[in-house]
Formats: sequence, C-alpha cells, structure tokens
Amino acid sequence: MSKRIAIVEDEAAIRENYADVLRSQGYQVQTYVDRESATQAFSLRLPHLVILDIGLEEEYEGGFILCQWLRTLSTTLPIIFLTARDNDFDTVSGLRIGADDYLTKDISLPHLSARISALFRRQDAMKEPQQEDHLISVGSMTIDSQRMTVQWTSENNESHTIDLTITEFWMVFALAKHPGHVKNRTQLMQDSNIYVDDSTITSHIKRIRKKFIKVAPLFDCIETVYGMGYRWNDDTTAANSPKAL
Amino acid sequence: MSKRIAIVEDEAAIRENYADVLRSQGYQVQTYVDRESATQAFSLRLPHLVILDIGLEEEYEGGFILCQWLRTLSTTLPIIFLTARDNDFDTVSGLRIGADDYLTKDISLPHLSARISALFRRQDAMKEPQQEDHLISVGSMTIDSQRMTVQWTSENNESHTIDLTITEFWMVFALAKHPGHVKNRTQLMQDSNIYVDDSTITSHIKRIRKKFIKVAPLFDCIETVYGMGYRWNDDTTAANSPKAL
DNA sequence: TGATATTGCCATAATGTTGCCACATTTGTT
DNA sequence: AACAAATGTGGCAACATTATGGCAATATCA
Repeated sequence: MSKRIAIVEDEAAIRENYADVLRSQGYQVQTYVDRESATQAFSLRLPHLVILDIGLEEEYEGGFILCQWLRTLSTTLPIIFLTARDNDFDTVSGLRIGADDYLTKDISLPHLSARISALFRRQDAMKEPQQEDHLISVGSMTIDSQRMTVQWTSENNESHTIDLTITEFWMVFALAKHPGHVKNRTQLMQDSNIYVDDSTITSHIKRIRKKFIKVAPLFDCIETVYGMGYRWNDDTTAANSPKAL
Repeated sequence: MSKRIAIVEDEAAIRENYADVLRSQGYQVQTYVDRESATQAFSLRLPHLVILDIGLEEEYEGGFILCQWLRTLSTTLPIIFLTARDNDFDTVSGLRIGADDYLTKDISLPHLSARISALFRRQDAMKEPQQEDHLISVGSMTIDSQRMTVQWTSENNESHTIDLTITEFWMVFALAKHPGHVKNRTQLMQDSNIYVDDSTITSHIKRIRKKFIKVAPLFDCIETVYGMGYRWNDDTTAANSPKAL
C-alpha cells in the first residue's frame, strides 16, 4: 500500500537516477518518457504524486501542458516540477498552472525526498480534518461510528480491529461513552435499541469480552458491578479510582 | 474573507517588506519579532499561514522550535520557512519538522507570492469533497465520474475496464467515495437515485461483485457488514491506524 | 419493430446473529 | 459455613440478514 509516484522525464539518466532513489525509499515508481505515454497511463490510473520535467523531447512545454491537463482531472493530485530551467518566470508560471512545488535539478536527493514526504504528510493530514466527531477514544480503544469499527491499540502499539456485531457495537458504545459510570441492564438495552431478558445482556457482555480478549488477553475494561450493572474502566480511570475493592 | 498570514522575523526591513507586498495582494498580515510574541498571539488565534525565519534574535533556532510547537496545535496549518541560511541540512530538517516549504530570502517576491497562493490553492482544493475531480483513485480502482467508467489495475499492472450499468456505477461511486465507511441500503438508494426494495440493493451488489471478480478473481473490496450495510475496503484503508489525540 | 440490456423482485439456500436455558461460579449476607 | 442472589459459560434453536440463480417487466438501441 505504498504510494505510487510517476516521473515524466525524457533524459534517461536523470529519470532512472530519481526512480532508483525513490524506489529505495519504498515508493512505487513508474516512469514515462513523453507526454503521450504519461497521458495514456494517467487516464487509466492516477498516481499519488507526479514529478514533471517541463521540456519533453520535441515539446518544449510538454510538462506545462501535462500539468494543466492533470489539473482538469484532479484538483488535489500533488504535482512537482523538476527542471533544469532556473528562472522566476517559469517557476511562477508553473505554480500558477497548479503545481505544488517547483524544483531545479541541482537539488540534492535528500532534499527532494524530504519535499516529497512533506507533500505527502500535508496531504494525509488534510484528509480527515473534521473526522473528530465520529471518533471517540477511550484509553486504548478508538470507536469510529461512521466506519462502525472498534480499534484496540495494544502496549506494543499495534492496533487491532475488534469485529463487533451491531448490538455489541452499540453496547460498547454506550459503556465507553461514559467511562467509569455504571450502566444497569435496562439502560444498556435502551442504548442498544433492544428489549430482552436480563440474561441476554449478560450473554452480550460475555461475547464482547471474548472478542476483546482474543486480541488483548489482559483486557478487563468491562467491570461488573455486582447488583448494579457494568462499567467501562479505561486505563486512566482505573488508575485514578480512589477505592479498590 | 481574506486569509490571515503571520510573519515571524526579527529583521525589521525584511519583515515590513514582505508584509507590504502580501498586504497588497489582499492578505491580512500580522508580524511578530520574536518567538514569545508569536506564541502568545497564536495561542489566541491561529492564522491561515505562518512564515518563519529560523534565527530569531538570541534564539538561533527559534523558528524550528516555533514550528514544532505549532504542529502540536494543528497538523494542517501551512508553515513556510523563509531564511538566509541556504544549506541542505537546514532544509531537510525544516521539512522533517513539519514545514510545508523552505525558501531562502533571495527569493523574488512574485515567486514567494506564487508559492503562497499555490499552498492556499492546495488547501482549498483538499477542503472540498472530491466532487470536482473527474478522476478518483481508490486502491486499485480508478473512477472517472465524467465518463462514468471504472478501471481496475491488477497486480501485474494491467488495467481492465469494469463495464458497469448506470445504477451499478452510482452504487460503486457512493461506496468508494468514502472508503471504509458503512453505507446502509437506504443511503445507497439515495446515492444511486433509486427507491426500491432492500433485496434489490442486494441484487445490485451481487452483480457488481460478479463483474469485478470477472477481471480480478481475488476482489473483495465490497465488504458486507451484517445488519448495517456495505463498506468499500480499500487496501490502504485497512492499514489506517487510529491517531493519537 | 425486434433484439438486447437493465432492473426489480422472488424463492431458496447459506450464513450470521440473538435470545435464552441449564449449569458452573462468584458474590454478598446471615 | 450455609444460603440466596447475581453473574459467567457453553451451547443451541429461533430468527434475521444476506447470497444466489432465475425470471418477468421495462427500458434502450439498432
């Protein structure tokens, strides 16, 4: 699932040099010699980043044309010009046309690679800015109500997805929404939109615990409060809890 | 509503020069001399873009520190380093720290201004949903919403056209637009502009899957979420881990 | 117009989920 | 310690949802 980078450059030596370096950084790199082959490939599938030379063989401004055409396809695709020409006029034109960066070929490879990862960093950061609403984090657990998924991050920082059914999901949701608060069986039923026998709630809790323990053997966030119901104990809550029985 | 740009720079001449130029471009510009005053102002309200000098009076690396601090406040705020130092080491460090661009002070003003507007253009483009984009790539799939075509690129890098009907196309589009998000049957109906029996949605999914599997036998991007609906599982989405808050 | 493609829906099979029971275990009380 | 109440566990049947193949109705196109 690494990012795909496309390089459009007519000079073979430069092209392969950059391609090799980027491949060694873990990117998937495809190279194109002229505008035509690039156009053809891009209309089938867009890469995650395009690096363009301006002059392409006969086409003195082939890169510019390609950039403009790409921008009609996607307004968000990152485009970098990488060219021998070093003059403000070209730079400004390139940026105006919709490039995200404009670099000259005397750039060092670490520098290029740093700019690329900065561009990707920015893109990833922008991807989900307003996602906060659907995300609820409690201790090691993250609930996403849009994806309807629950993720558990273990101590070694690996994150596992807990595969819950709808009823189980709503029950975890109800418990985790107010960590430390005891919910009795009636409340849990209401929150999960079911009306059933008390024993059924017990069964659900049983299955939920089992699913969590499967990926986190030490899981004990669902505490049973004898005679009252259940309570979600996140790691921090447990530490701050004054009474231990 | 014009964008607010903050400049943090200790040399008065340079500071005012840039500020004037940017103001003439229609931006609201605030200037700060040292890290302390900038920190104070940013705590109250973040600008839309920050331009930083690295060396601030006594603080040789004040800009770096400020950048790191800003990144803890916002991962998306555009930050540009503008400095006299011209060496790769600083550039790469700056970009690593989370800057979006790193420019030297000998840059021409039109060039600077072009870079700023390119940065804003990118930000604005990412804010809007991909509605505008004709081409959307999700994992191995590329959707052309104008030509209403879907391409699938297999592992051996061959690309196949998936021949979908209009209804099927809208359904794939609706699912792939938010990879990982669960869509129930009602939502799918709305997105596909049809109002039919639930079972009909099941049938459509069946036919869509069949068509994908015909060219990609291992296709399993459409996951059924029992009792909730369907979800498009992009290869990259699965690896998405929850972020720390 | 006929030929073809698309669509909605049904019957049936396959699968996933839920509710609850019997029994074991724990907890709180006398 | 003895007891009653509450909870944990495994399992299973009932139920709900989805998958599949097929067919008729409708739409589309040559």
